[in-house]
Amino acid sequence: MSKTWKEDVQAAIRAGERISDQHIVDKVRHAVLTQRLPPGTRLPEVTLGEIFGVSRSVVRKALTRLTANHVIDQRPNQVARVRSPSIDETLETFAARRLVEGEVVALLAGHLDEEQRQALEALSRLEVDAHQRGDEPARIEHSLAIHHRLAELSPNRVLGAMLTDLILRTSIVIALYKRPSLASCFLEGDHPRLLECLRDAEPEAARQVIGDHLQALENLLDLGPREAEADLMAILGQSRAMGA
Amino acid sequence: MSKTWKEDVQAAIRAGERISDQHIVDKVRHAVLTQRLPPGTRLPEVTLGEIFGVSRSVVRKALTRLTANHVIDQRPNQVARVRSPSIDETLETFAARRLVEGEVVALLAGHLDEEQRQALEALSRLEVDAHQRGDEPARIEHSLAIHHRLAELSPNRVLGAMLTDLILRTSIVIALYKRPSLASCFLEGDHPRLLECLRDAEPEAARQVIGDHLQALENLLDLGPREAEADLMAILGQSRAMGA
DNA sequence: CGCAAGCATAGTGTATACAATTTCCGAGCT
DNA sequence: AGCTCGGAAATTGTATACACTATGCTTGCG
Repeated sequence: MSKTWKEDVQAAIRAGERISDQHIVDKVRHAVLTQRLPPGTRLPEVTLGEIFGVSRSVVRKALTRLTANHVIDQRPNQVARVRSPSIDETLETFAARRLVEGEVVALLAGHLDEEQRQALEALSRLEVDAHQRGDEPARIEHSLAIHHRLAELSPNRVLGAMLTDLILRTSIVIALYKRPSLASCFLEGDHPRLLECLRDAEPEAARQVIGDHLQALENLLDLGPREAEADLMAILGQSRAMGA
Repeated sequence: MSKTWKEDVQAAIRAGERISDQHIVDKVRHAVLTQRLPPGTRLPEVTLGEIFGVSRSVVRKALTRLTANHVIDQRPNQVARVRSPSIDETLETFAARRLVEGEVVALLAGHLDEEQRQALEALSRLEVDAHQRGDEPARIEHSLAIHHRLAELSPNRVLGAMLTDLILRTSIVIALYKRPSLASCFLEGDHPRLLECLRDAEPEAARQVIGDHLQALENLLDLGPREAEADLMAILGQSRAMGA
């Protein structure tokens, strides 16, 4: 079961695709997003090189960029691993995204042309359709596409780029901490409501809607118990400088 | 005049410092900040390698990271150059920083312990001192240190990291677009006022003060005329695909 | 049976060689 | 003079070799 994504990639190579560090970054990012590369997965340079048919030089560049993108963890002399953000970081990432995405949609309200608005509404309809026919992966894909598009459309491109990053990071932690019980984290009507605010040029309403949307998403996660880790630290960490 | 920073670096190497990509990143970043490496400066890999006494492998990693940090521009098969953000991007960077730094100080208001507060006030006094004795470089250094410290102290470390990035980027464009006429862009009393708000636990006042501070800073820049570039494009660019 | 030391394996860090590409300059033509 | 067409120099892209570090397993001892 763990070999499938490798086969995908190698098929693409056989098909004659140009391979560069950008492709590796994209593939790994997407595989992480879709949970085909779960957090903690080892990413040895030679292995990646064999998979993509390139040498370690190219892989190394890709890994460096993935590290900058907060997708993987790279520590000296150790294998790169898919990042697994802590619960604290998850909360902070969501808070940051609420701030940034709220500002972006506020800036966007009333500043979309007809074509852009209709493209967004089409995506929203695709999302609803996918949900109604129970195709959760497709629904997630379309939902992500909406937010991603908002980031692209941001009049402030600096904020837009930051939002792109935050969308990726929140997606990763959603996949990580999603309650197994919950089949879907589809929040009925949120996206259509947002698009209404954008159409009607109501920046503060748009900010509110996206804020509530993200808060609701966060509330669907299983972020309760800190588990043993923190307790161990509290119990055993009486004197700080004893080990080394 | 262009050799001085190289000598600095080589002296450091002779002194036995460990060189790694992190050191190169730091050195280049600092040199860009202090305008010893003005925007547009070429950064060939072999040259940097000779300067720092390492091979291109290490330099390349550093350059990749600097690209991710928006400090340099790297385009395929071309020499890396110090980035020179456009006026539009400058405006957008400032807007992004107002948003993020405003949130950070709002979160920080009333949540600083005595030690942290006094450290910030000490920095603020150093800034005033430097200004009064006319030492502008030192004043900038201390001012930067205050903002940088705020980013470090941010309870939300995701926002803190984003703020660190934005401080660097705004500093670069300040250096780029500073009106030559203005000797100093010291905004009397802004920092002490901010620290008061933090001490008195007034988040919204703190957000307001930092927002005004950054707006005032932005207003000191020379961002008016778009110069000939845009005009040339408008006048000569009648048909897009003629050159190549 | 548990445990620690040591060796084999796996993996990263760095330097270097060679290929491919761009850039710059000069010669030659109009 | 101006313009274009080489061609050499400079520079990046990629692969590979070797050294160093970490990891894991096995062996030997208590």
